[in-house]
Amino acid sequence: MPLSREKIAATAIRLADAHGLDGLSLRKIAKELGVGPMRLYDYVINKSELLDLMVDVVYARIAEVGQRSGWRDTVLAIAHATRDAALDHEWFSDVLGGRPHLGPHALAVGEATAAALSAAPGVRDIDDLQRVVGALNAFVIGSVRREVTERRTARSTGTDEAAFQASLGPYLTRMLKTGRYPTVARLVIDGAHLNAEDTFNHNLTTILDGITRRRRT
Amino acid sequence: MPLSREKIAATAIRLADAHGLDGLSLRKIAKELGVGPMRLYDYVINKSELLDLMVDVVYARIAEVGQRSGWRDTVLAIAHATRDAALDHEWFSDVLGGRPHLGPHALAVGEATAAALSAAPGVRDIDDLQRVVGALNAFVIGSVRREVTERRTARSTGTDEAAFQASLGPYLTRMLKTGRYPTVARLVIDGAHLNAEDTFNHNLTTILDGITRRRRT
DNA sequence: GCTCGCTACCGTACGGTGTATCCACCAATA
DNA sequence: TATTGGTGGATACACCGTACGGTAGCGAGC
Repeated sequence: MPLSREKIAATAIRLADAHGLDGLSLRKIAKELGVGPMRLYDYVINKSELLDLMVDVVYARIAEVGQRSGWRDTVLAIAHATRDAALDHEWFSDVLGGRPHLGPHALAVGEATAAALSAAPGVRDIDDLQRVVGALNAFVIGSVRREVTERRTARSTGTDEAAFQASLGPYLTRMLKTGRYPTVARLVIDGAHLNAEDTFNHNLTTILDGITRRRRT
Repeated sequence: MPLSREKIAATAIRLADAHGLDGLSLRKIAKELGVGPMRLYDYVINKSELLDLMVDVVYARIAEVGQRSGWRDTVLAIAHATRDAALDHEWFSDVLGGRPHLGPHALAVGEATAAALSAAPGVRDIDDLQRVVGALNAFVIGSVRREVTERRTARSTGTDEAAFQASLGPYLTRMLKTGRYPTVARLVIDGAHLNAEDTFNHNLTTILDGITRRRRT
């Protein structure tokens, strides 16, 4: 069975899922495929292009959610699919917003979102649409990045209270005990129990309401 | 004049400003300081710690905006300062949201934002506060990343229409000409004239309105 | 005063990366 | 049969972060 861009991208994704983007190297991918490192350059021009390939594979999965009945349901579905994809492939959040996503599936997702939002109330001309798309994307990108980062640090420090206090504690608790960051302290101590998906959904709804509300003319 | 963490961080920032985060290496920093590469490890444990150091220097500049008269002005000032900082130090946007920002100045900025937002209407308990802080940060992170990415691709492709069509054109225009992405095509063709700062401010205001609006109880 | 041990600096070296280049082999054609 | 073209592989280069061993200076004890 010969090599192909698809197969290369698939194993690259598998490796990135397992060991992160830093742990991903062309040599490891090649070894996994039982092939010399240079063979990959017959199918891919760059490591960067390989990354673009991987990204677009993920976008393909996001695009699968397709179109819902109303503009709002469509936007919600895409946003949640993006979040789900990023939780399945944490490296995806590392490149979210960091490079232009121009693959065919990425464009399809962009088209679906923009088309849905152009039907929203309060979006009258293309300038409105550009702003609304920008705001929504910004929120989704930032949310997903934050969540993945939190999940990573939680995993590295251990999830239970004691381990957390032990790892970040020596520094962070000392900082918080200075009394200079009372609000942050309260957030860290009292605010860890919120469900991540609910929070995402809540904020998404709020922002969607905000940006599609008809404004004073 | 001996070495110091501050001096190392300062030259690292200068180099990162000039050549990006990928072009930043401990060896280059050391050479710039007229010193062997290993000398840096007397002041810094890791490259990662050095990055944290650089990040916190930028946060120090953001923290300088201090407190404004009202909660809203404070939040707006911090958000704009963050954007300004990221535009001055584009690498900053690469790490925004990608790692926990726990330096003293980062915490100070977080404290100022959280304290301000806790005084906003519609923020009743700490759960509200957590959600609101999360939403705002997500938007700022995502916006800034998007803007920096756009600026980079604009710089690399050249800003004028012809160069753009020539570099991204062969691929992107072909994609858009397929007619499968009509809304995206309209956005790309007609929507390039919006001022970035105005857009940021507009969306920021909208979102701030949305998340601090008193909701049905 | 002399030696000894310790500390602070330094260069070298290792394992890894992305990628350019060259080479050996093998099939098909003149 | 001789040649050529292409294909897969190995080697090589420049660079990276960082572990490690050595060395020179210097203060303390006999």
